[in-house]
Amino acid sequence: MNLDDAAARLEALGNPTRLKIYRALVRAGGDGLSVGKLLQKTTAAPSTLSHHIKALVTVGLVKQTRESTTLICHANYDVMRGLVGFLVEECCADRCVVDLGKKAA
Amino acid sequence: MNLDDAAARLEALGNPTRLKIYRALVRAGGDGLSVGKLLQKTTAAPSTLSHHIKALVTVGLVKQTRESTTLICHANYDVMRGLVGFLVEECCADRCVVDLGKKAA
DNA sequence: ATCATTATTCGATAGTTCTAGAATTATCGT
DNA sequence: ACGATAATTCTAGAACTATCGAATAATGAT
Repeated sequence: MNLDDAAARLEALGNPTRLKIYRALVRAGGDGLSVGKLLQKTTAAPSTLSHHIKALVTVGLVKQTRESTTLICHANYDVMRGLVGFLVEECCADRCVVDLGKKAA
Repeated sequence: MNLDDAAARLEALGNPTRLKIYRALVRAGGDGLSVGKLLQKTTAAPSTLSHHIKALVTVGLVKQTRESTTLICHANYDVMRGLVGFLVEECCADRCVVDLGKKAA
């Protein structure tokens, strides 16, 4: 992943509403969540939510599949893995090997 | 790290200029880089650079130490480690264990 | 065909961010 | 004290982002 793509993805996640959306999709697991279900989880207007989802889809962090009238959103783990990989490899200098068993600052 | 702090830090890194600044500081290692040295590495005006550095300092990703008239900037690895930890723990659902030996998407 | 449901797009507004020049502050050396 | 160097703050304009209501599109059910 190049720096500009990484920055675009970090920017997409760098908004509390969108970060919550993304986290909800991760927590939903493989089934994902429809836009309607996501709407129930926020206080945002439909148009606002759509706007934020689009931002996540544009940078590849979220994929969508249609199920007749409802759109299902899925977290794209490959892209997230790539992003975390970028941060660890380019921005940690071997000082950020994350110990999953320990809470960090 | 809570979600709002994580979002603020992701937003800080979500700008190509700031991401380059941060990466330069990581690559500089323990000695860090002065604001003047950072200025040489960008095409931005001094006031613009200062603005971006301040954004990184505000969210804790960068620390500064004064050396008489020059300010030395250092990457704050603890915060980056915390941020990567947040992404892995909250936004990966155990699907993003990064293999450092393999390049990701 | 018509209606209901699901979601997006459009249009407008308020607020924020990026950028840079000019002025300012702070520290040092002489 | 003065001048030089290092960096920030101030000010302002242009561009972008977030938000929402209203209108639109797309699909499915009756």
